[in-house]
Amino acid sequence: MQIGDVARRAGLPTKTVRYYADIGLVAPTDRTESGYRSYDEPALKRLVFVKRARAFGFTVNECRELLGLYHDKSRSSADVKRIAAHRLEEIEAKQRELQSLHDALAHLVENCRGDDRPDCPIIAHLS
Amino acid sequence: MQIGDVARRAGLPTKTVRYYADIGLVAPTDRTESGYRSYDEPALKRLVFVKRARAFGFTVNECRELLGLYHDKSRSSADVKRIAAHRLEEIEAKQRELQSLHDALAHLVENCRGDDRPDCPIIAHLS
DNA sequence: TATATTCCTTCCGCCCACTGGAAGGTCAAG
DNA sequence: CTTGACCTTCCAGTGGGCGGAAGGAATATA
Repeated sequence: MQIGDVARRAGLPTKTVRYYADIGLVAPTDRTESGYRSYDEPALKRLVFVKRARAFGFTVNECRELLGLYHDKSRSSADVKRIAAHRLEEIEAKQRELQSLHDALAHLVENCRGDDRPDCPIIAHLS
Repeated sequence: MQIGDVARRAGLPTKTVRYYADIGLVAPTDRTESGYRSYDEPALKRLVFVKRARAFGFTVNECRELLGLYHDKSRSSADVKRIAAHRLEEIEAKQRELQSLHDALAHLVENCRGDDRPDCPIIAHLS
């Protein structure tokens, strides 16, 4: 497969696949004589793996670690769990942050009349 | 006040205050002969305003709009409310996204034994 | 007065994970 | 033989700053 095919099949932009090759995250299997990147099925699977991991919000470096574990047949599930649990904590922290932001802002928005007069609790709160 | 004073009083890094000056968000009141930025009380208030707006996650450009409304004595609270409601929707969208991410990942983490054996539902899900 | 310290200035590059675009090479079909 | 769809590399930009270097300015101390 050349880059366009593998990108389509993985559901990623070609630019992204090329970027992953550049940073050494998912290397192409080979290069043609004319320099075209070529990918085989396992490489496609790695791209799909990375796409799913990114969708969970794992950083590129975490994806690198996870890919390592993915290929390590003697891995410990504890190592995978540690990385995932860390990401889960980050998500939960972000959720708490957004919740308090939401509560405060929703309260202000509710109390703003939203008419053509200037007085506004939102501006008052920011001032 | 010179930049260090105003930054301390606003609770912002000097670098950030300088950056806000560069992008024309909060201009210094004046410059000394030797080129030092100088800020008066209203400028300090603008910095504090921006700091609070940024804490709500408003973008720098939204802060620009909000600052405009802040100074516009004939503003309509409807304009402020529109911007804030938009931000609120973004927050809610992000919350929904994080919630589904959280549910999926939490489920996987719960079902991962986290021992020294290789089989792992997290890896399985990504594969 | 000399020096040391602390502040300030501008400028450059880096962060993350891409994305867009330009300039040019390659390959199959018509 | 040309067209068009691919591909290549390289450069620059996104948002919202942060870190550091080189050098000027103001002030405190010896």
